Amino acid sequence: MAREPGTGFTRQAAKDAPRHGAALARLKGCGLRPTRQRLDLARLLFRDGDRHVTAESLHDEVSRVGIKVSLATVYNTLHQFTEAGLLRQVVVDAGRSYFDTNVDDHQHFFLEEDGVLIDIPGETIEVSNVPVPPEGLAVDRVDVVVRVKRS
Amino acid sequence: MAREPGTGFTRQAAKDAPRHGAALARLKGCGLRPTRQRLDLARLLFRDGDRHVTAESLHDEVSRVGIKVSLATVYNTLHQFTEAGLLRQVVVDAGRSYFDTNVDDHQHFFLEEDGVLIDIPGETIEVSNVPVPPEGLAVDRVDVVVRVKRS
DNA sequence: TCATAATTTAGAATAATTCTAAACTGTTGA
DNA sequence: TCAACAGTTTAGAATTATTCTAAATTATGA
Repeated sequence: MAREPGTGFTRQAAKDAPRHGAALARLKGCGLRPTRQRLDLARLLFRDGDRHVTAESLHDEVSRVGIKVSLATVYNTLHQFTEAGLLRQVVVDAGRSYFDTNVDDHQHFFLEEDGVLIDIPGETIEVSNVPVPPEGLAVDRVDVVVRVKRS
Repeated sequence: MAREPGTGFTRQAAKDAPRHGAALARLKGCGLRPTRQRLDLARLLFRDGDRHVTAESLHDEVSRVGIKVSLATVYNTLHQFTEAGLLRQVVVDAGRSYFDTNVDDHQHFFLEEDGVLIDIPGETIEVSNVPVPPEGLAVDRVDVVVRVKRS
C-alpha cells in the first residue's frame, strides 16, 4: 500500500487520522480498550451526527462496508457503549432494541410501520405533573414516545 | 354435578352467571366468538380492576387455576383482545410485551428491576408542545413511561 | 518481546413469539 | 336436533432477537 513519504502512515490512514483519533479518544475517555472492532464501530456510529441503530442494522452496515465484526461483538459493543454513556437505549418496540447516538435529554417520534425513529430535541416537549412514585421508588427517567402513522 | 332444582344450571354456573355474562357480553360486543378459552381468559383479566399481564404470566396464572389453555391461544387471545380494544399493549421492555386491561388514556410507572407496571391516571401527567410530525405523518398516540428505581 | 488479561468469535443455547396443519367446537340452516 | 362448515385451539416446529460458552486472538505493560 502507498505511504506518505516519511510518515509511516498510509495515505488512507492519514486521511482517517482525525476521525480515528476521535474514536480513539472516545474509547479511552471511558476506559474501553480500543480494539479494532470497537474503533470501527465507533467511527461508523459517531461519524456524522445522530443515528439510531439496532444490532442487526449496524452489523449489516458494517459488513456491507467490508469490515469483519461478528454479530456477538456488535451486541457486546452496543451494550458497553451504552453503559459507558456513549449510547442510549431506546425502547419503542417489544421485539428489538434501538440504540441512539444522541445521549442528551430528548424524545422521539416512532414510525411503527417502518421501525424508524426521529429525534425530538430535548427542549421541545414539556412534561409536567409527573407524580411522586410510590414509597421506596425514585424517578430514573421519563421517556416520551410519539407514535406516528402515515397520514 | 348438583343442580338448582328446575333451573337447568349447576350451582357453580348460577354463581358464575353474572361474571360469565359480563365476559360473554364483552366478547359478543366486539364480534369475537365466545369460546371456552376466550371466556376463561376474559373472566380472569377483567374480574377485578386494572391489570398488567404478559403472555407468560397470564398463561401461568390460568394454568395454576386449573384451566387448560395453550400458550399459543393466550398469545392469540391477547392480540385479538388488543385489536378489539379490550386491551392495550404497553411497550416498556425490549424483551417482552405487556398488556393492560385499562384502555383509557393513561401513563405508567415502570419498575425495570422487577418488570412491574403501575398505572398513572390519564389526567395526571401533562404533555405539552408535542411538535407537528414530519410531512405525511400524523400522531397516533403519545406514550409516557416514568422509569423508576428502588431508592 | 512476552506474559497476561481483555476481547472476539463461531456456534450453541435461550427466550419470546409466531407459524402450521390437524383436531376440535360454536353456529347456522334445514 | 343435527350435520356441515367456518372459526378456533393446540402441540410442536420454526423464527427472531439476544445471550452464553469456550477456544482463539489481541492489546498492553514490563
